[in-house]
Amino acid sequence: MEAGSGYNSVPPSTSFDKSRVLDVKPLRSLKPVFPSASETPPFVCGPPNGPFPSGFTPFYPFSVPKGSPMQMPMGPIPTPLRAFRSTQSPESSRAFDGDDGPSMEMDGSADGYFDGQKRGAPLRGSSSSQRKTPKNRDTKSSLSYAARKGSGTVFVGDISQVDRDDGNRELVNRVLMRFDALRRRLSQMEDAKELSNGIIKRADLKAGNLSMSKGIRTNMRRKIGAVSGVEIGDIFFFRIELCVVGLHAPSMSGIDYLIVRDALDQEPVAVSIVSSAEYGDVEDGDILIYSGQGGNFGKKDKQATDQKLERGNLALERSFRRGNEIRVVRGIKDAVNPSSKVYVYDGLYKIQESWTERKSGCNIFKYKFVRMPGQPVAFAAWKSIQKWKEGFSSRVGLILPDLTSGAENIPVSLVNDVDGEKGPAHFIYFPSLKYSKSFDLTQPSFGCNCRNACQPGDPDCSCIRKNEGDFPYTSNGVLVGRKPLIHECGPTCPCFPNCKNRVSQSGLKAHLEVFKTTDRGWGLRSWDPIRAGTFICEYAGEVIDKVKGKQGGEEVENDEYVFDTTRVYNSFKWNYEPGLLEEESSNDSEEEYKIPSPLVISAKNMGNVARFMNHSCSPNVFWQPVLYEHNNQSFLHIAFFAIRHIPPMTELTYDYGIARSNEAEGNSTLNRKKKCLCGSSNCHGYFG
DNA sequence: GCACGATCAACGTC
DNA sequence: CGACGTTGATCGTG
Repeated sequence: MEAGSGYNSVPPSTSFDKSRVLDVKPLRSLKPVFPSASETPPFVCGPPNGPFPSGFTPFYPFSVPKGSPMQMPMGPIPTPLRAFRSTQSPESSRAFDGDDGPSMEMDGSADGYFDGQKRGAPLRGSSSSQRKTPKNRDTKSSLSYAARKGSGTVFVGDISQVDRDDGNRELVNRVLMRFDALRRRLSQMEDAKELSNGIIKRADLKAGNLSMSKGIRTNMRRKIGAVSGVEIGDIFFFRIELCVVGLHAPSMSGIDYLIVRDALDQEPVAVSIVSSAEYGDVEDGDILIYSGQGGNFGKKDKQATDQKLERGNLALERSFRRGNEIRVVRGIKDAVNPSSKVYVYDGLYKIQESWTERKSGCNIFKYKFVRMPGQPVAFAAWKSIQKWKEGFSSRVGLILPDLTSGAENIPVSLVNDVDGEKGPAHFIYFPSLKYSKSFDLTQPSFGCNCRNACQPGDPDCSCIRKNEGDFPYTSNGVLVGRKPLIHECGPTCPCFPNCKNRVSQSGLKAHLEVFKTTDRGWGLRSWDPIRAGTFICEYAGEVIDKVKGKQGGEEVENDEYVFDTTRVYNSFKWNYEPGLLEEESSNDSEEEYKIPSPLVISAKNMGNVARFMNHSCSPNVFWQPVLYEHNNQSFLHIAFFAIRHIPPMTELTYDYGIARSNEAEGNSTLNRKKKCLCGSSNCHGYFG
């Protein structure tokens, strides 16, 4: 290991005056540099000679030739990949995401397209899973599940049989959240080797098995075409996740099919495929050349044979003849975590050609898949992002390649492709907390004695003991569960800077961009996919002293860039359900989390990317107090983690909460609150 | 109904 | 980092 490799190092102390370096020049000052904006939609203000390399030294693009915006031969307009809503069921519309701002134009055509498909779908599948389905269902009663009454993100109560058969957006998200909470807990137990009866390898399969057997699943009714509640652009990190939401049933096989019975005949028809470029599948935009299954290709001690026209291969052949739609999931190597794979649902395709080729002297089947028109971009957007990163093309509307001026270990782009505004108001980029004077937390500060890296399950590590014996993160740095407080190792711990218990100190993990929204000012989103539980950033800024809060009260109230732990937040459930594992009953209730100590942070004058995150009543990010000591005192930090998997270019949002004074005074101060534009179905209408 | 086998997995380890 | 071995789940088939 490279000790002290910059990547995972502890953030600079406040005494090291990096802030001078980090002083982002007033972004407003960019305004005179550019020609005054016209109303015309996005034009490029990237550098004249293409994009910046990744290690690029930040400067302002003064040399942009006026009046000659570069027109990029770009493919898709970058829109949130989640923006698409399927219309299979009325519940599915925007149940979760309030992050589909600038892509409304997609919805209309897509809706029409799928409505047509729905009506036109001629085939009825049959499978064993349908046998248990009662024929007459009381849809009225069973469609209203407990969660709908409460706040949308709560996942209490079981999933009814009807909901298991056919999903919707909210259900799909709920199933995925419960699955992943379980998987993270199993990973944690495996890391600590604390499970007595056998080791849990493959926590994903174990969690998948539990989910499936306990009925935490949906879309069991298998069908041709779109799956209710799964939207184009949705991402997954395990094959088994495709199973629990009913997108693709086989846990390993790449071809899913069902048997369609006509009057006398029956034949297999393909419903979905999973492609992985490593298997020689040719992937290019809306075309996919897919290889058949079987033949023992790529297997070591097996002789390659001709592929046979049976099972999946036969199903694909029949689907080619029938011309039915097939769901396509693209497996992509994860750039952030190269050992794992990301699966992107890329919508519906049809097979246009089928032929055989010779490989190693044997026949293999090939199928040419063509994407149905009118669907929002998904995989194609990934390819665009890849080109931005590699420097082959420039992000449309790029204003700055790195607005942090190098303060973060990964650049943060500043982008506006909706209007002429050249940047947010002036602020100083500072990646952590700044205390005006020393703050006391009652906890004495002491570190652990671990030498290299703290080991999960080590009873001697005091940092782990402070976390009630559980290592808070899995081995790949994903947060296992919410807690009132998470204790990370600090500067005086002798363990290495890349100790796994320093997740929130190790800087940004994903390439983020600050972008102009259509109606909510500036927002934050990511070029990289983010898996649930991933640390995104902390809330940086100046810590406001509560004592002088009275005099500074007015100031804070008018400060739009303030984070305040004492606000009222919607409770939500994110952790695993202890009942699913045969453990001692846990009294860990996420409902009543107490804030360990009040913390108010203002990012008005200085702050990091977190100050750009907008509010949503159905957020995809939550905050979590984290403690680590510093200069022999314990300091509280606010770390943001992903609630669920977040596809690239989806806006990151969290719950701003409601100020207590507002709450107490009731309606009289409603006008002090801000009208909420999150657009989610359970939007409260206002916040602040 | 039950067991079995084929299958474009995900890890850890070497 | 890539090949290999281990563990492993699902659904259709027999």
